[in-house]
Amino acid sequence: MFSKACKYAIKSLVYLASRADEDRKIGLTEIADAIDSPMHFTAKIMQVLSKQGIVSSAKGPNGGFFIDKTAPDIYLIQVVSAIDGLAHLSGCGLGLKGCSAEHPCPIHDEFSEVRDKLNQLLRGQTIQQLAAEMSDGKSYLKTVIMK
Amino acid sequence: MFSKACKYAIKSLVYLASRADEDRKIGLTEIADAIDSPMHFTAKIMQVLSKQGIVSSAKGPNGGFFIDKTAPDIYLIQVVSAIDGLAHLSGCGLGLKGCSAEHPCPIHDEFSEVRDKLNQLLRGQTIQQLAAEMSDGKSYLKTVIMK
DNA sequence: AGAAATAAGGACATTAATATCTTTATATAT
DNA sequence: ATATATAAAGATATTAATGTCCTTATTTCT
Ligand code: FES
Ligand code: FES
Repeated sequence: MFSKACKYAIKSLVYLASRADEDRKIGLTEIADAIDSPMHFTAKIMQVLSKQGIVSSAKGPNGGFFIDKTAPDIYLIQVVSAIDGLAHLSGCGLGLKGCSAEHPCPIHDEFSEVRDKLNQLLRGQTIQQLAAEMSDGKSYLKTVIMK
Repeated sequence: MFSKACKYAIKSLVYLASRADEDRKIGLTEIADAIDSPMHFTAKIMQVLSKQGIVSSAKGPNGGFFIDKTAPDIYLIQVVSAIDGLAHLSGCGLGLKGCSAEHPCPIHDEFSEVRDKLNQLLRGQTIQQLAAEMSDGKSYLKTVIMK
């Protein structure tokens, strides 16, 4: 449904948001560890989010990534849009050039419903909401593995 | 949502089913033309469907692909399962090792709904149903392009 | 029997996604 | 100032998806 890059992006942001009250910047090592992702690949993704203004960053000692508290909450759709683009969210499920009720593919009606529900999710939920639930121990960013 | 291979698979089968009453075998050239797909790539996909017993084939002149009329109708889930596998249809939206309400990721609740709706689509619709609507001119397998 | 048509199979090519590594720029702390 | 920590940037590697091409096996037709 989402690319790995996009999943890492969402999880990174939720982690950052869950630590927003600590007033510190969070480095790549910590992020990659917290969400169980390859660090250097995650770095690339954070670069994109940073360029898009979705996340803030600072170099140097005690540097790292953080979410601007004065900025409005981040909707999932913004993240998906930045990393995967929006094609998935309006395009035809069977790959026709366009998706429309006037020239529908065989699965158009039912597929539209699936897609709409996905859009609803992405446009309704914010990183901050998800982070709050996470902090409350209601959800998790990685699978616990016993070593 | 689906790989290109899977989209080609579904469209090929819908096309075949829509011609099932003609009692003839349909060659790769015709299929690729009908669904606007790369012929050789489509060939590979048909091979898989054939091995899985989802479609029948015959070599030689007047050979081609066809759907066994005595066999039960083909549900979309069978096709997706054969080409893309089932991971998408039960796995976690954010890539956690497992998806469960006991150890949910931040988007588990809403994502499950999307995934359920997708499963509902795939387990409820058959190639034959889709083909019938297609034959009735209610849906299309490719975008009409003026040349 | 021989020619032709077709799917099956295998080899290869291209592209995109994922991942790693190295260098550079910048800020901080000493 | 110097050393250090960190993100940014760039280069490269690996893998998976997509796509093309060539050869082989099988069937049909003449
Ligand atoms: S035309 Fe295919 S999903 Fe709308
Ligand atoms: S745990 Fe992520 S979707 Fe269920």
